[in-house]
Amino acid sequence: MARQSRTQFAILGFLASEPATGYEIRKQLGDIATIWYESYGQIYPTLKRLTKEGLATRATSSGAKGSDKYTYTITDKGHEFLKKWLEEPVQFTPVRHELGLRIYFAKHSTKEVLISQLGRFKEVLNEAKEFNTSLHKKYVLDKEPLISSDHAYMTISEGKYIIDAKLAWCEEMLEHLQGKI
Amino acid sequence: MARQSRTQFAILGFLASEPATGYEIRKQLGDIATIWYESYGQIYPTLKRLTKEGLATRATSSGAKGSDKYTYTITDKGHEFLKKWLEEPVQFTPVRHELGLRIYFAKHSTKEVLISQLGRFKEVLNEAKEFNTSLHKKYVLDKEPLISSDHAYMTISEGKYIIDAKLAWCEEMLEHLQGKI
DNA sequence: TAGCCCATGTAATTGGTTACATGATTGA
DNA sequence: TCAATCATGTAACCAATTACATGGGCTA
Repeated sequence: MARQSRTQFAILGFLASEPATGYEIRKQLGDIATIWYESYGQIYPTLKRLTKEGLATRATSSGAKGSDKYTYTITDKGHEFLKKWLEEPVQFTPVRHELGLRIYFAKHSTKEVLISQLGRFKEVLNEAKEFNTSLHKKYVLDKEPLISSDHAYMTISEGKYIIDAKLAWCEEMLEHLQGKI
Repeated sequence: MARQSRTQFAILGFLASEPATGYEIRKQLGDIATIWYESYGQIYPTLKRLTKEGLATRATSSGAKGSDKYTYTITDKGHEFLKKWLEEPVQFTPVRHELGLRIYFAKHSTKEVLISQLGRFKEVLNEAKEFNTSLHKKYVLDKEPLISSDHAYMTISEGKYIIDAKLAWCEEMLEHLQGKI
């Protein structure tokens, strides 16, 4: 079976909440950068295709003069298409964990390199943790502990679990490595 | 800057330990399926290219008659190329966490669907946990707690940390969701 | 003799990134 | 006036997957 673009679902998912421009979709994607990424080079062509296929409609909401701005709205067909996808089980997706591969092959390099890789990873994780905390403040704080409809909370929570686990692992490895010079 | 194939490094990493055929590399990749995946359609052409570029050499070790079998050996140049890569910091890699996306957009579906997705995810995680445990038995048990050169241990340990974190998160989410019908 | 593992490869297709191009508006 | 943000898009490129094709050897 042929793969199908997942970009379309990322886009429709946002459009399902409210109409948006390609630029706005990209901005919203920034909030879930920990789970999903899309480039403009993928967003604009896909929006065009979705319109052609009747999954979204496009309206010109030109700002003042000249500069065009297109707002996309999801159609019923688009909604159904999204809902169907949401119900589907996640297909096998090839894993490519680059740092993991480097660590696995680290025996072909030096211990110092390994420690430096782990140190760098820790930094990245701490940045991710900060980012996740800022999202937590933005979307969860001062709300109910868990409202079942609050799916952003679930995403943020997952991020916390995973980042903390990676940090713990990272620190354990560093401790062992540095303790044995 | 143009992206560069990571397949070549996955291949060279294995060849750095011992010469192997494309088929054998694929088999070894099976053990680290949790961190890296390669298809035959990528392995064989890459091996050919590596040979052409002097990063590996190819020897025909034909089994008996007819059926050809090619064993690849890493060259000094290949070794250096690998070592250099091992030292490089991990570049930004676009994230595509499909279940995460489905959960984030779950408000456009039903609670039942969300629970079912999480349940399915839990199953997958338990399978991964089992697999990781089997690797632990295969590569770590009856050895020192952590020999600094034992990088397989690090990989397996990371797997454990992450799988457990995901399972914990998954169960917390299910509890809350199921407790509020 | 059927099925599984060993073993190598190619062709078609595409999803996706990167880099480039262009211009308006806003605020320090 | 300079930088950042808003805003849309295309062209070139390629890494990678999927499906297909082929055949030997072993064993239950």
